[in-house]
Amino acid sequence: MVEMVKYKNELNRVALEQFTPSEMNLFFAIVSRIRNKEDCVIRFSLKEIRELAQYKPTAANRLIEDLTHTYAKLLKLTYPHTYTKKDQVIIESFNLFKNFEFCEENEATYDSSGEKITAHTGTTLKDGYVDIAVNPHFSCLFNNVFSGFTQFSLSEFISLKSKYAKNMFRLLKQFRSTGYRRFSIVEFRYMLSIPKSYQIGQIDQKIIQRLKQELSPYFKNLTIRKEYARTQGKKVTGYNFYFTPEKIYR
DNA sequence: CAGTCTCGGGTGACTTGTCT
DNA sequence: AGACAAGTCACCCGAGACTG
Repeated sequence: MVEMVKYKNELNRVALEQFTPSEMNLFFAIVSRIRNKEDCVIRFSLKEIRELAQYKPTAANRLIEDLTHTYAKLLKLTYPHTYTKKDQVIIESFNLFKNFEFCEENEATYDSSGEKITAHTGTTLKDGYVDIAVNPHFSCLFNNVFSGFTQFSLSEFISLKSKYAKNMFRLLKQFRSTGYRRFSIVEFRYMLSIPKSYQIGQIDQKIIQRLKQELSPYFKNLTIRKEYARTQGKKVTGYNFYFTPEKIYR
């Protein structure tokens, strides 16, 4: 079964700043299971999260550390309300999860169904679970989503290596039926959390090239064009993304 | 002319998956 | 459980080309 991630487009206005690629995997693995849960508290076993996020490191406590970091970073996220005419971003806090309780079952080697949990090396992994409580204020992002949503395959998302590719993947998936998305340079920098020190040269070399390379398999005929101001020095004002729209079957 | 992009290179730090 | 190598990323530099 193909695990899908589906949520209201509004979530794409949140820039996952400071997230490492594997933290993004964990985040969207969790998001993929929040959908249409009436109950606001969802329990994940560590085993389930490992599988969903295709989490490979076996070193002790790494998953726990990464989950902790993911949650800490989630708490710092902000929600950009609007882009004004001057392209400034107005933000409010975004407390998607009001609670994130981690419970480690010390030497447990069995999960709830009685199955023994082992790594492929044969060593025993610590088990436990995480209780995640979705803030009711934001649960509408995942529940009863029938229109204005973004949907993509979790495993495709996980297969992407670069954090920029991951971010752009979800942003472009929102426009998979139209095949066009424009970013002003301000929005582009904000949404991809591009370091302020990056000049256009670095953006092209380290980010745009990477995006083309990693995203082309998932967006047919992906083309990225720069947009220039008609001023002295032809400043870059934005990036335009084009690709062949996907056919959406219902 | 000034301002900015283009293209190339270099360094060191952190992350990640694997190996012992 | 701890160490390691490759991959990824931030930051820095400079010469040359282009535009209004």
